[in-house]
This record gives sequence, C-alpha cells and structure tokens, in this order.
Amino acid sequence: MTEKELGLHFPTLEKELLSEIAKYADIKTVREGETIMRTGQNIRAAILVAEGLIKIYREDDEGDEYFMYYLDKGKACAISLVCALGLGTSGVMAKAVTDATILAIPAHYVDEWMGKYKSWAQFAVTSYRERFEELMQVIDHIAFRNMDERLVYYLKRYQEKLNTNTISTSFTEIAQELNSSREVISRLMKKLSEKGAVELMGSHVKIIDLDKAIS
Amino acid sequence: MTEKELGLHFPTLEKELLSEIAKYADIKTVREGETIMRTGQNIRAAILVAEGLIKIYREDDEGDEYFMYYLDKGKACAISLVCALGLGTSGVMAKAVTDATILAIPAHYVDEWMGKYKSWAQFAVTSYRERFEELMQVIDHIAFRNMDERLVYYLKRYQEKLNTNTISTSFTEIAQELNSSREVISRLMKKLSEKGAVELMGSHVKIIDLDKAIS
DNA sequence: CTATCGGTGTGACTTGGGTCACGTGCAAAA
DNA sequence: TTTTGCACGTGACCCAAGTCACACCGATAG
Repeated sequence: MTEKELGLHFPTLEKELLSEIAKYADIKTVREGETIMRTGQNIRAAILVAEGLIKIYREDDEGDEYFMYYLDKGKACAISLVCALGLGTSGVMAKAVTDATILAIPAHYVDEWMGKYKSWAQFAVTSYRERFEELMQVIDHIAFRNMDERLVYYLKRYQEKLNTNTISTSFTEIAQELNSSREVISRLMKKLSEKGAVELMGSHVKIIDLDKAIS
Repeated sequence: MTEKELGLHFPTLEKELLSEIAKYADIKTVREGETIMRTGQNIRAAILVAEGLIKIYREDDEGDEYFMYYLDKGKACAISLVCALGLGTSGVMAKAVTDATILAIPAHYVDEWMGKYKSWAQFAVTSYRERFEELMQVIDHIAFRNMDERLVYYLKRYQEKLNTNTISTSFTEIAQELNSSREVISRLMKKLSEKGAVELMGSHVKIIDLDKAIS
C-alpha cells in the first residue's frame, strides 16, 4: 500500500509517519467472517483498519458473546494499541464483517512513534477515547435499557456502519451478539415492524425508520 | 506535596517528571462524599489520585447510576487523561469514597509530557489499559451474570479496594450502584449470609468468605 | 418519653425475557 | 422429486428481579 493510499484512510497522520507505516506495517487482507484476534491471544502488533469493517466483541468462557463495537476504515483497535505498548493479551474477539485489509504495526514502532510523531500520539489517544466512550454507551444500554431498545441501538449501529438499510444478519446471530435468544429477537422484530420501524422480508430485514421504534 | 512524597505514590514516574508535577499540579483535597467530576463537565486537567479512594460511575439522564470502578492512590482517571488531551467532556461521575487528595494536571502538561517523559506515556497507557479491562469486566457481569454474582463482584471489589471486611454502605446505596432495588439486595444478602459468605450485623455487613457464595 | 426518620425484612404481585416444543417455508443436495 | 438442513414464527411456561405495601428497629430531635 502506498503512502498516498494510506493518507486517504488516515488523513490526520503526518507524511513522514505514513511513509514509515508503508515501510514497516504488515499488510493483511482478511475475508468476511474471518477471526482476526481472539480472547487471550498475545498481542505484539497494533491493528489499524485500512479497508472494510471489523467487529469487536466480548466472549466469555461459556461461549456467550456480546457485541461491543465496529471498527471501520481509518480506525484502530484501541485494545491492540495499548496491548502492543504494554505487552498484554487481548480481552476481546475481533472478526471481519466484510472483506478487509488491515495493517499490523509491530509493537516496537507503536512505541517509538508515540514520542516521535505528534499525530500518532494524537491518533492513539483519540482511538482510545472513542472506544472508551462507545464502551460506556454499551454499558448504559445493558444496564439501563430493555432488549427492545438494545435491539434498536444494535440496528442503528449496523445501519450506520454498514451504510445500508438491509439487515442480512440472521436473527440467530443478532440474538447471540446481544446475548439474547432467537425467539426474543423474533418477537421484538415483529413489534418493530408493527410500529413501522422496519419491514420484515423473510430472509432479511429492511430498516424503514428506527425513530418510529421509540415508545 | 514534595517530589519525595509523590515518588511514593507514583513509583514508576521518573524524578524530573515528579518535580514537574510538584511544580505544576494543582493539589486539591476533597472530603468523603464530595463529587469531583460530573457527566458532561468540561475537562481541562487530568486527575491523579495521590491519597484516598475515588469511585467512578455512570449516570444516565433519569438519574439511574451504575458503578464502574474505583481509583485508588497511584492511579489516574483514564477519562480525564484522554479528555485533557482531546479537549472532551466527561462521560462519567467521580466521587470521593474517602477523604482524598488529588492532583489536577493542566491539559497542557499532560500533552507536553507525553513526548518528553517515557514514564508518563507509559503511565497513561497503563491507565487506559487497566480501566478498559475493568470496564470490560463490568460488561461481562451485566451482560452474562445475574444479580447475585454481580453483588458478590461488587463486594469483592469493595473489600479489596477499601481493604476491609466491613461493608458500611447501605443496601439502598448498593442497590443504586448496581441499578437494582433495595429489596433485591436485601434478599440476596440474606442468601449470602445463609451460605456463610457474609454475616449481617444490622447496621453493617461483615464479609466472611465470598468464595462460599459460589453455586 | 415520644415522634420522626432512615434503613432493613418480607410476602404478594407483575413483568421482561429466556426456554421448550412445535410448525412452516425455502433452498441445496441426493 | 424427495430429503435434509436452516432460519423464522408462535404459544405455553417459568424464573429472576423489579414494584408495592407494610411492619419493624434503632437513633436522634424535640
């Protein structure tokens, strides 16, 4: 990947940094559905997303999972950034939602650039804040809201990040990501369609207007 | 506060940095129960805890709250660190659990030191990671566990951080922090005492052995 | 001494949502 | 065409937990 291309994805980073990234980053392409990082895995590189969409979710020992957030192009995995610096292990799973190309920055450079490039430090901190903020939103939803609102929140993020009104994820999978059950999602979707927020088209769901779901 | 004293609380920071902190940090003492930061407040300084214990919790518009974690001496509020760098607003509430002394580092220095002192950058990153990790634990508990386990987790952290086996917080307050209700906590506490994990002494609770709560 | 107030204990009831047991529809494989 | 396998729909049921109502207890104020 050229410095120019990188600049398009990461506009805040300075020229010299981009060329270092171009030189030292390990570029990987991953297929839709491929797992990029798993819980407990050792991290020795920071992950930046150049193209595509990655989802980050939490998985516990019994296989229950909970969706946390998406990373799209131009974003970095905050966890990998910080783990790369501190030599930790991942606490989350990362999976490609679409085909994607990612940059793996060896820990050494993650560290070196912190002092060397202002824009890198800024980028890291911003990544951190955004993810932190999002994580707190997630907590709000699990702690304070019922499944119906959580489902709407899920759909909203899906719509935004995948930039589509068509949900092609199966109810079974949505249920998993919200740590609920298929039947519950099915019932709630029906309610949403009755309110005119979505339209159920058998194999997939079409989002009409999620704001209609309020009440 | 002298450089020597600071060194005791923040052993990983280098000498020169400590003396800068001593010079530029705004030292505040806060009383037990005092609110240090509120949701939506603008942050223009990073908060380090030199002495005492601070609790960080999330509060939504309807006044519901959810406890996230404690910060004790030698720790920094990751949110303030990151907000100070990025000029953001707080997404959380911070309240003193005991009398405490805190250091407010003006945003300018937070930023400057990132490039200047390796130990500062390290300290910041470590703060992030620890808080992030803790936040994910919280998500695990709300998403995957029932109230009884969440209560035990709450008590465990209380015991550890306040370094005591005596819970002097009222059930009403515990209920609030777990976004539950007093009655529920009361019933669960009874169960815990039946299992021999705690002993109910009217006005307060004595922790015997929280591991007995398992099952 | 009594009133008041904050905190706790407890039974009765309600409800969100998880589980079970089926049934349907559709698409790819045989 | 038939079979096999998913994914979805739905009613019946159950349980954790939230809510309501009310009683009790100890401390402090008057």
